[in-house]
Amino acid sequence: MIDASSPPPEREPLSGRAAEIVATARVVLEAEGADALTMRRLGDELGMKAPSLYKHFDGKAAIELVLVEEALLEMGEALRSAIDGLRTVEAVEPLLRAYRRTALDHPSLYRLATLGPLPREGLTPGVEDWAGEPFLLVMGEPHLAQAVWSAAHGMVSLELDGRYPPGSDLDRTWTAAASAFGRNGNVR
Amino acid sequence: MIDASSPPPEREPLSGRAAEIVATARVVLEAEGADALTMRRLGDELGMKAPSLYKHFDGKAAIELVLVEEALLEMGEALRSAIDGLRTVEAVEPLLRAYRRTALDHPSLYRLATLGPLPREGLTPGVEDWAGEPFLLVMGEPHLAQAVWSAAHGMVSLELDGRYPPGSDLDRTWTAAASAFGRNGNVR
DNA sequence: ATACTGAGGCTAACAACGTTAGCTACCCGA
DNA sequence: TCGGGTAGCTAACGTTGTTAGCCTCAGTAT
Repeated sequence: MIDASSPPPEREPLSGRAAEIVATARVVLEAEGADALTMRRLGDELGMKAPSLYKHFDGKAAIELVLVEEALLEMGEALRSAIDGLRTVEAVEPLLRAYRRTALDHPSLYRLATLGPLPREGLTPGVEDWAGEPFLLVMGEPHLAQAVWSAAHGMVSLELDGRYPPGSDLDRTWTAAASAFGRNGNVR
Repeated sequence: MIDASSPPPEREPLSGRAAEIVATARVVLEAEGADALTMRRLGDELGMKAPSLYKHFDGKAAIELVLVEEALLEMGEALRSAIDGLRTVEAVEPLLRAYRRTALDHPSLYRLATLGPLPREGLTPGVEDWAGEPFLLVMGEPHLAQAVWSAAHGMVSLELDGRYPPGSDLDRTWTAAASAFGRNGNVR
């Protein structure tokens, strides 16, 4: 029985205007994609000019960093609720299913959070590990957990980019991955 | 016994100056990364001004497209030579090993070729399939092949972005993936 | 009351990016 | 000799993130 109830690390809360900025950034990002998320556009949306944003954040990267944290926390949350209480053997498929659904639900946010290097120095300590822990809980062994995580990330990335040959049945691809890893999880 | 000897699709050759441009683009890309590959920089390197590049290519994307084709062909080549003559069961690990080595050998080129949507309309017909075919040859079934390819792509992407926790033993991660998929390859 | 100080907005501007328009020199075939 | 294409150039446009410097207003200390 998997106990996935460990609480997420606490982020220090943002003051009012900063929180508005991040919320707006997320809306723009999700609604119109990464290209639409510019400082000027963000300013427009908030009724201010782009340079004023720098009174609240050091730059665009700092705003995006908060969104990355949100994405990591929500992913961790989703994965946990998908596997909590299950036996490890039967948890692989729900884990992968939840990963895919969460990513496809917020595609641009997922890309933002997973593309390019993670700015670990700015991140709230522990969020990265906390978000990835479900893979370890299910697979029982770090390298296998990383392999499964990588496969999930690879499949999502390729799907989001429309990289699979047109007409591919992705459900079956995910099933193939799940059953390949499923047989090997938690071997002692 | 895998017969991986099918010939690559032929690209129509580039005229002299165009070939120089692409070659230079590749050098700059690999030596200094994607950010360094700008039209002005490319012009400098070739002793001309950025707008003159438009006499040879429609734009930056057109130059990159040729590089993408090169990357796909070289990947297909590497994968083929890694698995040719092997029995399918024992080919999974060499396949993955070759994938990783090729990608890490030309990291920026790999990223260029795999990031974002594939501009299929501009691509020489057949290169995409040809590059991916080794996965099908080894795994025997399309969805399993796609799963393995996805896992390889995911692991490479995360490695290139420094996304694995510091100190991770990636060799073991790849081995874990190989053995998970190895047991299931070519089941009828 | 007066002065100071910080927060939070503004405009103007910079450098770099991809790209376009328009001009010019050259070579080659009719 | 006369076009016409090829391949270069400069100037410029519209974006992008970002910085510098100014202004206004609230709150507080003197």
